[in-house]
Amino acid sequence: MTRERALAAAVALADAEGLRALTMRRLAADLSIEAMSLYYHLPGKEGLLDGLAETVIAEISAVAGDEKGDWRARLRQRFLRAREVMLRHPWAPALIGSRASVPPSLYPYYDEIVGTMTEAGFSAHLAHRALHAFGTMPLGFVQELFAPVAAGGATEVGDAEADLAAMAGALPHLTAMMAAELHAAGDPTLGWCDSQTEFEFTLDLLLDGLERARG
Amino acid sequence: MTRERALAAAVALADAEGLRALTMRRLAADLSIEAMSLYYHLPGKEGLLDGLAETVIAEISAVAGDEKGDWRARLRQRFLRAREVMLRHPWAPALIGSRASVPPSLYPYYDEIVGTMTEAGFSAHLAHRALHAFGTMPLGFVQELFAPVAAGGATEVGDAEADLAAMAGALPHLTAMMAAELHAAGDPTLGWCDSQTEFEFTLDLLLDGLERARG
DNA sequence: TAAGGTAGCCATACGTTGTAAGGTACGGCA
DNA sequence: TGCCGTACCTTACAACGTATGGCTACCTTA
Repeated sequence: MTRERALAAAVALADAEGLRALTMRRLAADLSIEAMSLYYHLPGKEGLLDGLAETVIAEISAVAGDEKGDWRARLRQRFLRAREVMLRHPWAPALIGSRASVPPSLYPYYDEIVGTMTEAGFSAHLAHRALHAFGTMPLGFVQELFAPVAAGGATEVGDAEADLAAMAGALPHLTAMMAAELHAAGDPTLGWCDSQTEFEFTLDLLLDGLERARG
Repeated sequence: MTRERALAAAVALADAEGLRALTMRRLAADLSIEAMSLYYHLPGKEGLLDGLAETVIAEISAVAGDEKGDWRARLRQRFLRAREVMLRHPWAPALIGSRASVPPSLYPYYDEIVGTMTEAGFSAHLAHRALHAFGTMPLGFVQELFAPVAAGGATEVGDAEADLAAMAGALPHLTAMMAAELHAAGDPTLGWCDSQTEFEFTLDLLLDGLERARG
């Protein structure tokens, strides 16, 4: 039994049954040990979750490739690769969002991103602003407002359609938009609407704006 | 005792001691009743949190003014007003982010936003994309990556400086950026870096990009 | 007026959670 | 041989959300 084995089992459990199912007793059972034995390898539940976040970030770092092109193309490729990791671990956005502070293992990743920008002529000021504007995009996801991944449960699209239909009179603009969009959207990949194309749209919107701000 | 009184007490408790302190027993104690009595006015803890989100959203709706100007100016004013509510309730971003589905009371608010855009000539498609690009900005906050508000505990800026100093060798770009920015930034208002100016920078970046996309 | 129902509140108790405290077996080393 | 640290376990506790059932005070209605 090692910390690594425990974290791997935790990832597998979260992948299979969601963050909610990840309890000390359940994780221990999956490892064929008792709950308290976990405390010889992990400093409690909070430490387990920290380790889990760290593991996902390591996976993001691991998918680095040879990004090519100008700063925009490089960051774009980088973020989209990170996104592939999130698609494998739908619970990760909620986990990362709930950590008390940023995992130190993220620092090198951000350093690389800032480096890409400063080499392209960004001032420290603009690079800082850019990091904030990106939000969680470097980690491969955007905060989902409708049906966030936090719940883990798959809210039915049909339910929402019914709700909206009932409120159609009061919500003319929303329903009109939905009517034009809901069925044409194709398949969402993370949650309702966080489809690949929408992620990329927002990403390009920001990259374009930063390119102009860089001036 | 009413649902409204219970929710008001819950808001006050969360304002004073954070979401973590909001338990059924504690809330009941603040109301000078017993925990089980809450169940005659609220459908359980989850329902309490739903009501809390609903209350905050009502507060956002209540701060509506007479937004003037073109679509950009109107949305800008609207979002900045919503932000004032979030500054009063630092726990609200984490709460809203953790709800299983979008509170129905948000629908009219989004309808108004979509209406503003479609009246300005946005297609349903672009309005949809814009909603996603905004993320949680209509609610007055951006997802904070460094030191998210979720924890409620105030992570010390000093700690981070120490951490960064220790890693300076390995993180040349980040430390250079921090050195140029950390002390010049002024006072952050929500968390570390989510200052008013950074919120507005990202907002304008998106509004500019959408104005161009509308073209 | 008297009977019955109900709304609001409470006491008790159960299952689940994280985890503190202390016990047991074993393997290396003096 | 005696000791001690490592890994695992058993037991137990406090806090959580909440199911269940009982109490009181008021309202309705014949």
